Amino acid sequence: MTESEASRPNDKRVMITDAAIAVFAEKGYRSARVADVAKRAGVADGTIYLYFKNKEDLLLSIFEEKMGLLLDRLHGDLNGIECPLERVRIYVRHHFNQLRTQPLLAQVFQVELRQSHKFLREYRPEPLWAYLNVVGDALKDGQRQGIIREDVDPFIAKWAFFGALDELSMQWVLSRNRDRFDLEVAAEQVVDTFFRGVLAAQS
Amino acid sequence: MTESEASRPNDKRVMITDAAIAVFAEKGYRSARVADVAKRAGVADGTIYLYFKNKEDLLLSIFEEKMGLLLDRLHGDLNGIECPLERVRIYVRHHFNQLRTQPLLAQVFQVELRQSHKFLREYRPEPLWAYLNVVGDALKDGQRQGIIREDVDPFIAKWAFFGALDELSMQWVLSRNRDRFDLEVAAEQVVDTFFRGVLAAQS
Amino acid sequence: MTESEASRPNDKRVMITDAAIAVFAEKGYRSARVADVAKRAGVADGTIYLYFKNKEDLLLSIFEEKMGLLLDRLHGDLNGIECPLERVRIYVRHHFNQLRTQPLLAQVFQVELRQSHKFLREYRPEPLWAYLNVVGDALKDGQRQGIIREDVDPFIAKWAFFGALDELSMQWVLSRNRDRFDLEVAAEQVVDTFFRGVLAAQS
Amino acid sequence: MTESEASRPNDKRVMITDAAIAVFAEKGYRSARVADVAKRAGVADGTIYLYFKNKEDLLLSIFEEKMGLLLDRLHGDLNGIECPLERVRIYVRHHFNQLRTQPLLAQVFQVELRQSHKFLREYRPEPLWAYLNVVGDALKDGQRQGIIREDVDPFIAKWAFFGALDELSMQWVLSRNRDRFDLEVAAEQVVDTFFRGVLAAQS
DNA sequence: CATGAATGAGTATTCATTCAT
DNA sequence: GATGAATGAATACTCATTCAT
Repeated sequence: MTESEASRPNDKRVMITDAAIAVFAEKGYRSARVADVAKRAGVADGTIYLYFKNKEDLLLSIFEEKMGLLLDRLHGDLNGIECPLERVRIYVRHHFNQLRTQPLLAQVFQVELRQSHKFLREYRPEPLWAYLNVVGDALKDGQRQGIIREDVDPFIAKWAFFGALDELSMQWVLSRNRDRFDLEVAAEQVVDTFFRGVLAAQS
Repeated sequence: MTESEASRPNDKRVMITDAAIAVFAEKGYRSARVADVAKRAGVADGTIYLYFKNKEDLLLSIFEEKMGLLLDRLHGDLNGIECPLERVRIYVRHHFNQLRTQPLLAQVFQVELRQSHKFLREYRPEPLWAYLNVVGDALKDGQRQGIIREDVDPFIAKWAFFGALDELSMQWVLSRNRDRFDLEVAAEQVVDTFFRGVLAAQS
Repeated sequence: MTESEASRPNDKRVMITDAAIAVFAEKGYRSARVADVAKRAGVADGTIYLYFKNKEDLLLSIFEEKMGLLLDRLHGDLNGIECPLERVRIYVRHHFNQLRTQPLLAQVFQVELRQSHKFLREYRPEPLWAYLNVVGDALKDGQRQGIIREDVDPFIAKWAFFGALDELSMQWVLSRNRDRFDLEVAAEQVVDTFFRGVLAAQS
Repeated sequence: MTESEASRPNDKRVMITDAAIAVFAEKGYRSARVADVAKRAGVADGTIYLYFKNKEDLLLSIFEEKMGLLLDRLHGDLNGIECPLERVRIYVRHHFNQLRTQPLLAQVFQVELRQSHKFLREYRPEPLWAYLNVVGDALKDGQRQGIIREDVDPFIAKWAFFGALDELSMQWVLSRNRDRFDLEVAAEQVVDTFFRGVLAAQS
């Protein structure tokens, strides 16, 4: 079995997912019709239901699959980096690079996914925990190494830090047709402030 | 004319808004039927359209009106407080108190409002700017007083800080049926970390 | 009681009727809202229901009242005219003059009234019979006088003649914003052809 | 591919059209529910929207399609007939036969179609012109042949003649539950009178 | 695997009409 | 008589999903 043969079914699934990202980003999840996605993907309406349970499953699968790839790349870049602070810096750089280089996907992650009640309430996906825990684990490591204050609760800190990044991402995405602020600058400031906030006093 | 007579039209509008908060929080904005809101408010379906243009306008009006009241109370408590840091502390305390004391409204603010494309994209409401700028202005004041580092961009900082609060709020709201973390502790830590992050070095 | 006092209630009824003619002609009977008519007439919505049973009754009352006035004027002009042919000529002249001088009313008569199922099916109003019978009676008179062929059935002839006038009226009204054909010429030709068609052979 | 397979999509469209004729004639266009038509046609509500843009399009399509068939049959019968007068006779015979043999369709043509503002005002359908011009062209032919007076304007005459037929048709349809006059007699008289009216003087 | 014609549940909104003042 | 705030019935249309081919 050749690779191309092996990947064929996967290809179609990916074609649908990619079509969905484009269509959801353009028209919004709710106004996008499944038929629109099918047409964009070059398949019949019914075919989508061979790969996804329903429209919401399609949306959630975008998250799961693209977040998986994103995590793989992130872990690749974090590979070998020991310093917790450096790991956080790389994490933030990744986060904002993602916004810049994949604006359609960013729109889906920042806006469309949150249209799903299931995503917000029931669905607590593994990839998101893994993503958050890059920071959470770095904080714990830092505490173990004495770099980070002991009285910082990593659970609260990782969510607060993620919230800060997420809100800036959201504003950047939503200001699409207005003047965007500079993501690089924002990244630097957030990291800087965060580190000053959580680092142990330096003697 | 008695006071009760004078306030009657206002009363009905408020009754509808309050009913909508309860119904939207319980069933979600999209699955809530306008008829449900009407029944809860004790009015006919059509009456809602005497006060609101449509279902989405009803949702957005909840934000505008309740946020207005919230701002009034906030400004009341901030009245006379000069220290920027103290103002931020009070702001955070208010924010989390709001969550605790008005959980239904919190659900609408954190979850249901964001179902509205209009809210996320077109609608940029004055009350939200005012709310954000309590922190933004405090930062600028702090910089003028030399308490806060000059290289902190207040625009980025206020959004990042708001994002941190908002994400913690979201997690607290969404964990409704699970074990909630302690908001007091979270508030304290976020403020503490933020201050350490943005304060000028103390000589 | 002065005349103005006596006619006051009548005035309000007429004001509503006239407002209705304008509004129905402009927006169409179905899309016109009762509230539109009320606003145009300068009265409250509910007031209309003091004078008319419902919206359809208002439409039908326009016909009945304006047709009554029209008939009065027509009978005035026919007064003293003995010759049946002359009476038909005057009748046609009246019909087309009406179109020209009261285009809004013409629109209501030709188009909007026929939106009413009741008008088309149940309601067979006296004024319409009277109007038709101006021609019908002229034909019978003509037959008595030997001017018109005996084998012409006045019932069929009056309807056919009315249909011819009505269709030309309709086309004239509907072509409002296009090039209107000349009503004078049309009137003359229809009368001429009709007379040639029904007159007894002249020895 | 068998014929039945080939004609299937057409079949469903025709089934819906025919159901609509029956339902519209029985309940009236405005009170007929789309769901009534669907049930009568034995299809789901939504299926109607695969074949027609909306309820009004369904009504107008009835006219277009049935008028097309009617015209085909008319032209078939007129084929080979040279004499303009004979063509008009056949035309009238057809018109009134249509009323008798397809009373439901007649009801739709005479009453329900005119409930549509679009039909009356915007929509100027080719089939109607073709239908009218059978008479208009006959008149022109007759003038060329010297049978019909030169001073008859064919445009006015065809509309007036059509109006006469139409009004008699209308009265016949509307008197459904009352005593109907004899269409044969009416047809004969209208044609006879019209011919006397427009024929050139015979030397 | 793929198709796409057919399905049918589900609801926001309008506006003629009423009636308490 | 006059008002106009309140009522609530009534329905066309969409589109996610299915399933026979």
